[in-house]
Amino acid sequence: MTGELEPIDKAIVRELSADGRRSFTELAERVGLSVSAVHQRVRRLEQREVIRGYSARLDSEAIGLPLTAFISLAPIDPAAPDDYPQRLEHIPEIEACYSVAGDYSYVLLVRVPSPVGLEELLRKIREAAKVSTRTTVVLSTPYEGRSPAL
Amino acid sequence: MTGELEPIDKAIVRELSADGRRSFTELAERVGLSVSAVHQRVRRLEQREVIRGYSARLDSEAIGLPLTAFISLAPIDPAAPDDYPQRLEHIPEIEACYSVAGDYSYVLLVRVPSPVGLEELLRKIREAAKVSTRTTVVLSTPYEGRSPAL
DNA sequence: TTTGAAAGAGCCTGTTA
DNA sequence: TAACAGGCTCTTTCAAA
Repeated sequence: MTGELEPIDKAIVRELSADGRRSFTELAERVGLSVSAVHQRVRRLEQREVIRGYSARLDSEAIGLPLTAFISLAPIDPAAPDDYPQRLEHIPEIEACYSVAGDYSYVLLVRVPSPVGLEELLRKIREAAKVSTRTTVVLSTPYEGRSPAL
Repeated sequence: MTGELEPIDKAIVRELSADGRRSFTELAERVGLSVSAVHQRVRRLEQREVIRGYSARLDSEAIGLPLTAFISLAPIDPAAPDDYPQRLEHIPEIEACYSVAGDYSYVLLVRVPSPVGLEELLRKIREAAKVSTRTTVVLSTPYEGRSPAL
């Protein structure tokens, strides 16, 4: 059940990835199908969770979160259960959590207002998950959230 | 010009981050303003590029890109000009490019169909940018693309 | 799975406060 | 800035092929 996407669905997904507010009328023109057919396909893609929702792309500086960082996590107690994502889920500064192969167990993508905010966040994370951390500060973001190849 | 966002604009941005297809009618109800006032504010947020666009959130497995990885880049020639993001921009497998502090200069977030796809991508990246790479494979993604704190 | 039609809901402009 | 009112577009459902 991986990567099985018809050409028309692919085109729809591509369009909605580039512009999530594209109207059904516009989509219909671009993929060469009637409005109601497109409508039905979009609904089906949403139900199948190929499309998991829609978001505004925000300028993190403009919304008061100019400092981005990657935080890598390593367990302190090797016997502790691996429920780190759940332990950290309530912390809103964490935008994403990846389980990774390598020296660390998880990588978090976080956004904070300032260096002090990062310091506080690291304390919160260590406390909540009992992990040691390694932080990589993002200096600038040439690009982000680009649409997939398809 | 950083983090200056009125409470109502904040609320609008929060709503559109959670659901980018929220209608103006719905937004108006939730932020307690008339439809046309909300409409005006959203347009202004778009013009100011606080809102930089809208996207469908896609299931990367379902669209045929089940393998995610972080690729860290270090220049090979220390005298070469630092134009790596531009050199890599044309590669569609690269979803994001971050300039970072630390042992490496950049971190890329990439998505590919398979391990072979990753191998080919690494070759392309090394060729295009003349960099050495360090790859961290993502095993699973507990969460991703969550709405910001605000 | 597609289409076309029809009703309702929502978008968006111009105007007024 | 915000509200209102209009004309118009888009969304959504239906019956039919």
